[in-house]
Amino acid sequence: MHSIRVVRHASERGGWEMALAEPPAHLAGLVRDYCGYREATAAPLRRQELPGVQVVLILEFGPLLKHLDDAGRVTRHRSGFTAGLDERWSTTEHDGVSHGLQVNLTPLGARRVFGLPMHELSNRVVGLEDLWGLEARRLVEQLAEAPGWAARFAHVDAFLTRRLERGPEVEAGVRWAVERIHHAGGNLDIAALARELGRSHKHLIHQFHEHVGLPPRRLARLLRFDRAVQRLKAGGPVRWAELAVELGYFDQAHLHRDFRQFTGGPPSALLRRTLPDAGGFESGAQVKSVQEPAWGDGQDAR
DNA sequence: GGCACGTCTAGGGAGTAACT
DNA sequence: AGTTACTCCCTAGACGTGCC
Repeated sequence: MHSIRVVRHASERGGWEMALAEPPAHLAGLVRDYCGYREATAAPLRRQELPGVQVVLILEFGPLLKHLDDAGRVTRHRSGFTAGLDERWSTTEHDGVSHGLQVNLTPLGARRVFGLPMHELSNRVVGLEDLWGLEARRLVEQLAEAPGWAARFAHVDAFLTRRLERGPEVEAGVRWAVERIHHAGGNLDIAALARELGRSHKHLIHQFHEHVGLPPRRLARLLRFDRAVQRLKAGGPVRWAELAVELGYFDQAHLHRDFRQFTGGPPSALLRRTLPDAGGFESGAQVKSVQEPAWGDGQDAR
């Protein structure tokens, strides 16, 4: 049984509910977390999705989200989609109603769940039915019919467990290297890492393409940016120069450069925006921990 | 899989302008 | 004066690729 934290918010512009849960112990390290969501707004809503160090799996049982890439191309994927590690921001949009479940996988977890070389998913969005066919559609139908978030999370647990049993093992050296990069917060010497592992840097890069989707230096950079975003989401006073040093940037100019590349604007612009996240800056949200959310199926938000 | 080498890019650093 | 946003240049290291 998952411990579920439900966050709700309502205003004249609409309302949303998010159900957040950790994965069970046997999926820890492969799945970061689950986030069930339901949103109803008076007008279409567009949202910027920032790059991060997780592989996102979106299971949709409401109207399909539009996904817009940085060239403005629009795609919709029946049953949902997955996005591998991405070094650019993207945009999602719904017409006023959105209902689904997001699974945040670690790159190594995604490698096992999808059974694909991860470079085939990096910097891309791929429809789940293109990857899993009818299996994806059946899962989403099950989720739509389930009586609440707890039941949905249980379905997803079971599905992912089956996929993991069939999926390829991740090479132990790569797992070790990824953990080292995480522990160092992205601040470490990749050549030294390869030496410690007793491999050539060429071999290490090749394995990272296979199991992670990006070379180690890029993963480290993305991880550092991700920490910066988490730091902004946590709130509190921000001094850019101090934050840059805290995160291992040489100075504020380099923090600024990463934000430009990953978000399209300076860090102050991100701070001003409402981040679309439970831990974000949306004011007035109510939080409570429950086994089953009160906003059950078949009932509208309002 | 390892070595060597060329290319590319991020890091390090300096500086300027705008704003408070 | 201090902070933030932004640009530029040089260098070291990361990465890609051909060859063995």
